[in-house]
Amino acid sequence: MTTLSEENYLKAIYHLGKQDGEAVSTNAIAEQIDAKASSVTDMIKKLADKELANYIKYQGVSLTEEGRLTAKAVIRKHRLWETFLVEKLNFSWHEVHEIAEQLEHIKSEKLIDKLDDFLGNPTHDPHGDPIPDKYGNYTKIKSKSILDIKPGNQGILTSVKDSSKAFLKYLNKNKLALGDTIKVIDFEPFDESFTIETKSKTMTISKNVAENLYLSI
Amino acid sequence: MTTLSEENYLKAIYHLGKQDGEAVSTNAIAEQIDAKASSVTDMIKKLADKELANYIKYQGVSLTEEGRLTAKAVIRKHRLWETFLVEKLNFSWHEVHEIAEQLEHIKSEKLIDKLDDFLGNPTHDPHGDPIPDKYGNYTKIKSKSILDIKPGNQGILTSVKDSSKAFLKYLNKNKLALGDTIKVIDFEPFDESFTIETKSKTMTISKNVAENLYLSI
DNA sequence: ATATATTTTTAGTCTTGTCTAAATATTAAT
DNA sequence: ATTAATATTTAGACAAGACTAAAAATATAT
Ligand SMILES: [Mn+2]
Ligand SMILES: [Mn+2]
Ligand SMILES: [Mn+2]
Ligand SMILES: [Mn+2]
Repeated sequence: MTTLSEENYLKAIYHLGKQDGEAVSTNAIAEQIDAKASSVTDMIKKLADKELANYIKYQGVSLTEEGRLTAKAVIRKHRLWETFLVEKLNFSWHEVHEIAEQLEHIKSEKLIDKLDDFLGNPTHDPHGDPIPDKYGNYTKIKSKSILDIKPGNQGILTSVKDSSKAFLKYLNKNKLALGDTIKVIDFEPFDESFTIETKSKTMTISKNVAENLYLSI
Repeated sequence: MTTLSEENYLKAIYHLGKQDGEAVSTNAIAEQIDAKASSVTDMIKKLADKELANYIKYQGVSLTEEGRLTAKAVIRKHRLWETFLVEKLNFSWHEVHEIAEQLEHIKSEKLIDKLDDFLGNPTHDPHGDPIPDKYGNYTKIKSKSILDIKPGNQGILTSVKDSSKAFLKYLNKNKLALGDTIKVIDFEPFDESFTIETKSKTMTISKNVAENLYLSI
């Protein structure tokens, strides 16, 4: 059985290792978790002892198959709860992450499977991120950042890379939501900004915004 | 902010003190929480430091107004989550307590208020226990144990005193559920058993069962 | 009233998860 | 190839929450 803290580390390593087994540095984890590097070293050792992680001193850490499965189980819970909060309790997408950070650690297989059914077995959470099924499998919608889309092309906003409260509130303010059709009108090389067009209006977005919006073509 | 452990102690003291401010013994709490008396003494001191409890050495502990409010907030969460699990996720009433023991510690006022609305502001949980509102107020349905009901009288099963899994499963097996009309047919002084009649059948129940079934007349 | 039993508290230890400061390895720069 | 900078690990400490064993207080029984 994993502790809350262990689960948070597994999640961090999973995300930083880009889902496959890439080795992750102590400092990267420390920043993600908001802890000191020394604390990370301690925890990595514990995870390695439990055979959830592969660890060689000074060479970073990666997840074992079991570690990866556990990480995905936590992510599944996180995203199902976020979906519940938005779909059933009418939270806005920028409010749910912190609450899901708590709910993701509730231990009950049956609960999460029943929740999954109750929600209609959703495949993606309110931020467009894929929800692993109970075996850890998921398929990510093929999409690319506006940064990589040439003017003249359009697509549907399917996910946001940055799910921070600040960014989501920016999108709310500017009436941009998942599912919207967005057409890339122009690219300005000077500041790398983009002009985009939605059903309701035309607007300019910074590079910073553009790189966090993912469209499926 | 209270910790998970503090919340469990507050709840225990609240229940043992019979809701009003009655002083509770160290040993009673130890048994309820399943911890050693020495651990209880330690925690009581912490609660007293935080002004959640009144504590005089060797004379037991009682809750302050703030402690009582916090306890009721946790109980509110517990019972709302239990209601959610039964009403929305189709759990049986004997499965929900353990999961609610975890969920009751999730911290978000907004979450619990939205959950309350989503459930239609229920006044009682799946075991017939009252759900405090957000100010800690609740009204208990007036009811009495079958032990105190004379043969010939009947009432509606509104709550169970013992919410243990074993007892609830016994009731399931014998097709007794909240809302059922139960008539007391006979009392046998020898073993203090009762014969009761429901819509579907007549059966005999032990004293132990009778004292845990509460009917509203 | 005194002795005995029970309850409660204290003292000291342990585990988990964190931290700071110091030591060691690795990487980058001259 | 050294030296300097950066990253990582170790050593030692601390807080929370639990435990065991022993001491002290209270309650019970003669
Ligand atoms: Mn978390
Ligand atoms: Mn999400
Ligand atoms: Mn609890
Ligand atoms: Mn209940």
